[in-house]
Amino acid sequence: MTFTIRNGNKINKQEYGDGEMRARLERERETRRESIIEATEQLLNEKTFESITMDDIAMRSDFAKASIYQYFKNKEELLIKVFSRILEIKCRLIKEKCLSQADPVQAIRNYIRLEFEFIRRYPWGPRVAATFPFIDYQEVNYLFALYEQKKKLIAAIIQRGQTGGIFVKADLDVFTNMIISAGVGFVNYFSTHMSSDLQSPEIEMFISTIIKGITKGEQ
Amino acid sequence: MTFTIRNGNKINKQEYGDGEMRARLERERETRRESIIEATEQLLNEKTFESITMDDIAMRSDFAKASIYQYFKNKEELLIKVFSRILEIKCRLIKEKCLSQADPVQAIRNYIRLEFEFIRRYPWGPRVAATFPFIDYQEVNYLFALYEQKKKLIAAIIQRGQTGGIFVKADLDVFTNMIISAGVGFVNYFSTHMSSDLQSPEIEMFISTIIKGITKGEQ
Amino acid sequence: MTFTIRNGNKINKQEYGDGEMRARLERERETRRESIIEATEQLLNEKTFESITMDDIAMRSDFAKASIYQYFKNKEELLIKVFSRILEIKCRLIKEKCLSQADPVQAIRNYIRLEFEFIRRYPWGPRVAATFPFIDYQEVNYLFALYEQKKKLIAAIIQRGQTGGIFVKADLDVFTNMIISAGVGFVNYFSTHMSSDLQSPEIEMFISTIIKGITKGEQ
Amino acid sequence: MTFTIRNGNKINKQEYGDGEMRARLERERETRRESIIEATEQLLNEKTFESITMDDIAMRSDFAKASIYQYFKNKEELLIKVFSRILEIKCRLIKEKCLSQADPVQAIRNYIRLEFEFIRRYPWGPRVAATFPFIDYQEVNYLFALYEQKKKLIAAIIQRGQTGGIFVKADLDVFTNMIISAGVGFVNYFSTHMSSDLQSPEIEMFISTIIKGITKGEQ
DNA sequence: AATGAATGAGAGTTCATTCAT
DNA sequence: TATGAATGAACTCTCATTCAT
Repeated sequence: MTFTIRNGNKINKQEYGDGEMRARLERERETRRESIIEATEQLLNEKTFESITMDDIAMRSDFAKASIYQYFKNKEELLIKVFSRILEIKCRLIKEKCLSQADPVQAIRNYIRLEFEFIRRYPWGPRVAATFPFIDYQEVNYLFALYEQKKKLIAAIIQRGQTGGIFVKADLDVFTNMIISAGVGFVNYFSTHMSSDLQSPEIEMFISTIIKGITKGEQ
Repeated sequence: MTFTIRNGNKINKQEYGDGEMRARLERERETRRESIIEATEQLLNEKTFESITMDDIAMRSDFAKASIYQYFKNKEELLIKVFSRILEIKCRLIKEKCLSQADPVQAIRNYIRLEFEFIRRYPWGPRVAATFPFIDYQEVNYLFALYEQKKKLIAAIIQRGQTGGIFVKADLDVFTNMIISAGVGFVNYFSTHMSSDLQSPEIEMFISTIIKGITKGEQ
Repeated sequence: MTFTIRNGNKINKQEYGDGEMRARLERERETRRESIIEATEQLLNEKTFESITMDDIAMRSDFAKASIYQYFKNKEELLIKVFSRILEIKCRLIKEKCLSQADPVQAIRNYIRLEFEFIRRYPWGPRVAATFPFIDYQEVNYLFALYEQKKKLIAAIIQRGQTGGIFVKADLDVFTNMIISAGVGFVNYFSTHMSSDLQSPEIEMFISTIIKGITKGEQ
Repeated sequence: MTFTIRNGNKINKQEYGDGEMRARLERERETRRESIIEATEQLLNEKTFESITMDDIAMRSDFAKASIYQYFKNKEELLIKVFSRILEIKCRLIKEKCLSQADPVQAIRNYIRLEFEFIRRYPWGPRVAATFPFIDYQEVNYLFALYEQKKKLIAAIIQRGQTGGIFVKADLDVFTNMIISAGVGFVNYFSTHMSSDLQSPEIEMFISTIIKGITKGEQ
């Protein structure tokens, strides 16, 4: 199974039947926000968030430095936006590719694979998340909400597996935390320290091990 | 099982028969180096290495800023020293606490627990590792050697388990990579995003899941 | 004979038919560059370039220290700009005031006087030239070219004097080097160690001595 | 004529018949002062005085940095000592090599040659003199006295030449200032900007020009 | 006397942010 | 809205000098 991660938000060009000035301006504004975010994402592939300067972002996004502040309150808010956009996409894809799966085993498989897709698309994710100054900004609440949403989606999958007698019995919350931590943790570490190749045999071995570990009886 | 991580390098007291000035000065100097390293470790609990200033370190270690430069060439050299000291300790402890175990299952359990002990002692480890400028410094070669050493130790444990018919068959290298990534990854992620409590039930569930996944037949 | 040294580069006012924003900004920018250069020149009257700090320059030019870096890459680049501007002016004036003279004796007189004018206007010239880190910057090539140009101008004067049977016979290159070294050297030393008064009798005595020394027969 | 500039002050080793502790200690102290001065002179061949650090001097002279302050009040005092030692030697040599000459023309020749010898031995002289902070230190008075002494020596030579009807008539002070400025100035400039080769034909041409310029009638 | 250690003061430079147009 | 310009605050690192032994 291979996903292609598409940007679900970006509005590039779209015809609108009705000439509503206000809406068009709004849309253009959003487009410019997006291009700044994209520039930032590019730069995050190259260096630390802390070491990226507003000049870098301005240069890459073809805006004047001062203009960036018309779209984002400050550097940190920009980072949060970058991050939450990715989480939104991730949540949507979990719904589409995993929750829709009738078979809980397959759903879990897909979920772990999905995390891999993301790490390939945004390899700087763990690095940036690791150093993110999560506490200081209120927009972060939205980010936390997205984390919770994701957790609920995984929990739903697991519950279905337990109800169906396929997964082992365990406190649902504990089970969910464990699966997410194991999945995301493995993916982060493996791709950072060993290989980001989606075909690496370690990945399949990890998935099998986890599946075997959480299913009742033999697979 | 609980480990207590001791500093394996620090020279606190040493007997010396004769008042050899030179040697005493040398030791005092080392003590001061240590206290700077310790101040840095403390600060790493609180913020990014990049965001820690030499003023911070000076303040915390009760030296004047300029004095730090008598002990470390620059900020990066200081970080490398901090980091490699920890890796040395980790390697030593793996040998002592895991490799010495006759039972492979227990050895693997101990290893994952050990990673937890470290994350509690040095919670900033993953964060710092994630942003470390690994390429630019030659001392880094030593770190890589330590990583390899660690891998060999884990491989030895796994091989014993396979030879003894306890662990599933799989390419040794793949198996080792998988175990390390799963273990370290889970530990990093769980303690960063969820809880660093050693008693969290998720930890036991993770360990059990992995053990069940890699052992033949029923547990 | 008295010269008034005018700044040949500075753009103070310029007519421009149409309100071209871009051009105006460009000009304003240049004006600000000039005022930083001028502040630096002032300070060079008071102390070594090495001992002048960016804070000094900022203070004197009424900019914030950080602003200076919008106009010059660093302290050295600023010095080079200061320096090459002066050399350009000097070359231009030699052409105007000396080469244009029909009488070689008068031309040489004027040249030595000209060096005096410069030393009065930029007394720090020799001092700065003496400590300038000439090797490290590529713009320095331009300076060397100017030095060569000046030498050619003086050589032309001397050759005319030799052809006309007025100056003694001697290798043209040797003669030129001697005249420049004697002239500039005397001027530098005398004004630094004794007096920078243009009316000092030593100056006339020096000029007479040199003229007598290089002319055939009696003057 | 070629001089060899010898260090006239340095006491290296000397046997003393009588065991006067005090005097020996004094001598040893002086020896150490000398070796610091010598280290500084070496370094001045390599870089600006301002850019030479006390660490450099300590390293080169094989003292601990703090020890230097036992011999010199501060960096500037050290420089003044370096300088005045050279001037002392110069004054002595003028006496020996020039003032002793019966022929005033030959004496002037020797003097200019002597300046060349010095510039070869201490090429950094003009550079350092150019940037020296002459005003702030009282030891500088001694330096000025030496300058005056030198001037008197040259004046004596010139006066003899005038009395003997060999040199042109002119105010003695003006004449002396002119000769010193022309001589030292030429030497400084020529050796800095063109060549420090003692055999360069420009040197002989300069000397001849000056001699011709200041002598009555034909040479 | 000699020196290892310590340091206040300051250097040049950078950068997120704001101002003025 | 867009942006060139301006800047305060902070950074790492250096150095002449002093202290304590």
